[in-house]
Amino acid sequence: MVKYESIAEQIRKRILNQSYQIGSLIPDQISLAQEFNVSRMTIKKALDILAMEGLIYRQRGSGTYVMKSALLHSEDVLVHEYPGLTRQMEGRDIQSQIIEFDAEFPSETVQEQLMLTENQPVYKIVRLRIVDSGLRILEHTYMSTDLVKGLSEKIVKGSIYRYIQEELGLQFGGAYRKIHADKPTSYDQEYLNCKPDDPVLEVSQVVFLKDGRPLEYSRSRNRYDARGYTVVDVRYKDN
Amino acid sequence: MVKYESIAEQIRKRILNQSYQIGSLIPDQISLAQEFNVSRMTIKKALDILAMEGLIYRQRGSGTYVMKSALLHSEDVLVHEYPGLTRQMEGRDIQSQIIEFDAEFPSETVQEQLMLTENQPVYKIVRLRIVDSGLRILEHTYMSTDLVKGLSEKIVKGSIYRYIQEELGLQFGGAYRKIHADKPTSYDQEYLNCKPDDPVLEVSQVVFLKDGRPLEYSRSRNRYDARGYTVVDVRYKDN
DNA sequence: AAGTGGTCTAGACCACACC
DNA sequence: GTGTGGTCTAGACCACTTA
Repeated sequence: MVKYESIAEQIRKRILNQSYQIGSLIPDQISLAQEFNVSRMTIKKALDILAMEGLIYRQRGSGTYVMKSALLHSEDVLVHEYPGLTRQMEGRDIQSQIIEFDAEFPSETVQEQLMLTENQPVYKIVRLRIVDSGLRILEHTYMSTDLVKGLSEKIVKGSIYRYIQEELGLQFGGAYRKIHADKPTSYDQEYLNCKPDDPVLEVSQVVFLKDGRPLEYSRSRNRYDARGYTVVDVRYKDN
Repeated sequence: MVKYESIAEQIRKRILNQSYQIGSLIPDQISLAQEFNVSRMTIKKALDILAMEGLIYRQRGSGTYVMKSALLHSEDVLVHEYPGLTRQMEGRDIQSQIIEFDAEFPSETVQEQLMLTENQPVYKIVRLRIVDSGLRILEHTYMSTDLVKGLSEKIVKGSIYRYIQEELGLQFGGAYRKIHADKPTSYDQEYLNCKPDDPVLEVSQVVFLKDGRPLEYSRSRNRYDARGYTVVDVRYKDN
């Protein structure tokens, strides 16, 4: 681990165990540089991380303060989550029931999202994911068969992401997600066990590789009373 | 404007007008440092910005590439939007209809979200916002009367955020938002003009000041077919 | 005026990819 | 081995707050 990460970790601990108290000034960058025996730039990089996490804020000319809300959200989900439910729910028991697994030519929507032409086939995967708590999520996934080679029922039953990362060696670059509410389809009613007038929360996402190629377009449908989506937005710049 | 921002802007332009082509290598940091007559560290800071925006990605030992998806989302909404609809919809005509404007003791939920005790009064504001396009949003807002002094009907009819920033001189630090689907209440049905089985998308948010004090807890309710929420998640680290 | 954080430099060393 | 990006340094100057 690099220095600035390790320093950020140590300072984060001091905030969480309240050695540095809520709302108070923490030592200035020069003192911290002396304490940790590093240059001031390295301290600043460590503080940059904590500022992005919403633990501290800095006022030029004044000093660095612990956010009043530092403890409040400390156990929250991370701002930037990995794609992939298996990873997100690490440590929990996840069952996948395959409802559909096939290859087909992409619809216009899928063509557009994955930057494909009409004759480049995609996998179409519909899975019901059941987390140990009983949470049920219906997932519709589309992936180019060119990019994700050798997908099998066995892999689809487990974690597709693990396969893509570990077997294929592809690296994720990020994702665009769109969240909206929808009426339940008959699929939803059957598998999510919801009534005709129960709303559904749909998170549709396009996941990109590091080089920007779109890898996956998926829609995950959740019971309205089971799952929300949290976004943390910390301003990192003045006004 | 500082150097690294101005350099980031110039390189961004080259990507968007395709002087640096999609998927191709851009000049290495040393060459860029020479071209712009700055140190390499300054170039790196400029590239950090573009990487966060999802325009480029870097491979240690190899070089810096333009993301294949760089042009695709260039006109998308920003990742981090300011809180406040008036600001978000800048340039559009927004009508606010006040449905309720009063002070009261906070409910338990509001106490928790705004870190108040049961006898610290809050404003309760219910507004119907109508954007020129016809989009209707029902907003329930709670703010501490201690923090936001002197709120009046006139201000509430316009932009509360402008008042807070410009008149009270308070600076925003960020927000936590939670998005979920819900069934319409009778309020929703009346003001959003939706049917009893139409889902509603609710974005609830707590807005913080720079020092971490919670300023506002609000729930904005939208017709399910009118509004979604977009999140951009660009990975800035390896793996 | 003194002290703080933000920027920038010139140069060093390292980890890694590619040849 | 060569070249790339990532980290780190020691020091400088600047913008800003506070007194």
